[in-house]
Amino acid sequence: MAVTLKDIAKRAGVTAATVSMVINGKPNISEGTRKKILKIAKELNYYPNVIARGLATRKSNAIGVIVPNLASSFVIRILQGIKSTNRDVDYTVQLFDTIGQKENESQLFQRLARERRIDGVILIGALVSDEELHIFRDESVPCIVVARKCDILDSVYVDNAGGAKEATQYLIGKGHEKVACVICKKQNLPTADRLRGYREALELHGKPLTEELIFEVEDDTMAHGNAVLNEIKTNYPEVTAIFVPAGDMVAIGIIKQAKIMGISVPNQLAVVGYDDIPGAEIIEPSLTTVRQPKLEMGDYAINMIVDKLEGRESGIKHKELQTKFIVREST
Amino acid sequence: MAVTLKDIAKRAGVTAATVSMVINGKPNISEGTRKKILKIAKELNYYPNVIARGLATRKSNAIGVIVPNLASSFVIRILQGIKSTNRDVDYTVQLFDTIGQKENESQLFQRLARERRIDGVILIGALVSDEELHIFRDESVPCIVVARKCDILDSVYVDNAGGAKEATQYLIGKGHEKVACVICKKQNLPTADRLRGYREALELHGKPLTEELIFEVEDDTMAHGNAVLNEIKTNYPEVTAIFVPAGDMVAIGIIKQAKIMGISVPNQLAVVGYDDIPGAEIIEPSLTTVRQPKLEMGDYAINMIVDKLEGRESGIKHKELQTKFIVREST
DNA sequence: TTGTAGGCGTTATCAT
DNA sequence: ATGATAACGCCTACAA
Repeated sequence: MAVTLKDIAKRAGVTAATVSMVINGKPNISEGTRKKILKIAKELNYYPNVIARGLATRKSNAIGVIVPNLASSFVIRILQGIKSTNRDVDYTVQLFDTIGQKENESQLFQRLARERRIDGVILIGALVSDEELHIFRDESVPCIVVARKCDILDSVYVDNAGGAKEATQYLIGKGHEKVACVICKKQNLPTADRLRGYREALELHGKPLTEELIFEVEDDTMAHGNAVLNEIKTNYPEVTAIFVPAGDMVAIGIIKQAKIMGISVPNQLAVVGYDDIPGAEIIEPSLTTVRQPKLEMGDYAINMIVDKLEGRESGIKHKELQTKFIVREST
Repeated sequence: MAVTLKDIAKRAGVTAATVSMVINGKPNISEGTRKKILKIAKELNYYPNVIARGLATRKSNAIGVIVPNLASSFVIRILQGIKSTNRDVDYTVQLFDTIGQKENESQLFQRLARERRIDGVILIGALVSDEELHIFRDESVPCIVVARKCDILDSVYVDNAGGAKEATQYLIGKGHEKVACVICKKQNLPTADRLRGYREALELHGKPLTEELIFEVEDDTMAHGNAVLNEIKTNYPEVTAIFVPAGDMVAIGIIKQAKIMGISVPNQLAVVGYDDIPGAEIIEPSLTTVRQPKLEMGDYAINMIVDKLEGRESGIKHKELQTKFIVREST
């Protein structure tokens, strides 16, 4: 049987209340009993039952991390950031994903908000509507939204427009007249921001945006990259640079396809990706790309949520992080 | 304030006990009250307080997943397997990592075993000694060890010796006389198994193992791959094939370095990796490798632990999964 | 400084 | 079929 406060109390000849106070480091305990109790606790190898404690304090000391998809390296990196910072923190991380679930997102949010299983949540993902997020505000569950600006909840995100702008300007600066842009349908919000940055950069250089040079792919995969380069080159052979906010895997697919088509990268075609995944260094030529500060986002998120939970109003409501433009061989 | 059983009870003119029984689908409730209570519960948007329930039932309905390192794609894939199967299951996943923690592994295990926070644990990682695992048996916390055979606890793992043997035989079958082997110091147990498979394959073909052809690297990184090829080629230029149980990143590093050194892969040098990471398809030539069934391991692990927790003694104590040899361009 | 008593929201065992 | 009542293990006033 597990050892409880009572067991210690009995041995020490005191009451469970006293033991509780000692365990929790409360003041006004005589040095004698404190030491005695601590000693016995150690002997008995006592650990508090966190469930019982949670019921009494109405705090679970757990935070829920909701991710859209564990298969995404982007998400994983953020999770890493959360966990590694979380080391200094006494909150347990519970993992939930919203893909292919039997319950939909709203139901999950609802449940998490009401079951009292967690004290707060970190929500990764751009694919959730403000409306669905309302539940956390309504139930006053502390929440940090990651990777997307959010009007009704605190959030930490990257300056996607800025990142895209920098990349595009770089390409234009290299003398490219026709810079195509490949976006991904799936991610709605960041795509819009990146597209905006692309447009701004063009306009800055007196080049109006040409709708025809914007291509859409279904998903961030190599295969889609292969296909889209075909499409681009057959229809617009004059394109000499491609900016790929859709993601690095698409960019890698483009580079591979270029080789097959006998197009030399970067000489005849410059390619810039988005994300900086591990593969960006593997492909040859290695991929110039817009790196997102994923670890940092996770780090901010966990710190922000903990601050909230501990009542430290860090004051930070929104944190915008900057991307970093990584120049490699593909440009 | 959160709505509780009592609130429903009051409204329905019954006792909390009755409501509890209805919520939990217990028998012997009149259809009338059942319906009434369910209706009220829905109106009030009632969700049970899982903490209170946990205290009463002495079950948290959570399982802890202990990972060595979230940065490892190997670990992540297993985690994915766990989570995706977990969808059909009413257990919450709590994530713990054992790297760079303020408490060491034994302390973590101890705490998890005694805090009653989780009902069972899935432990990923080959780097833990049997001794440290004893705590779970001693405290009778259901536990599944993943990616390593374990004598004192149930486990699911891959046939590393078999995978290595197949890979080595393949190389020998291709006519390679001198097959070097690059292992990684860090992972102890699987390394030994893979090395055994390598040796068995050699002996099967009447080639005794040459200690000099076994090379060690510190870590599974490209840089170590670069370095080790240098080492191999300067000391043993007669080597025409390298089997790299150390991992795909090392193998990729070797391929890259080969290009720099003007060695053609696979013509002058065949390379076989281990793991099948995403980058294996990106590198050119793409990497022949030994794929581990990571998702499957996660899948088995979660099923096994749930079976245990539900009292279904699935009978499975140990599950050995087979690797799959993936032939690509590097051989 | 310590003990007493009540409560946190459920479940479970009796009665009725 | 339902109601009392007592756990579950801990925390927190308040009293002593």
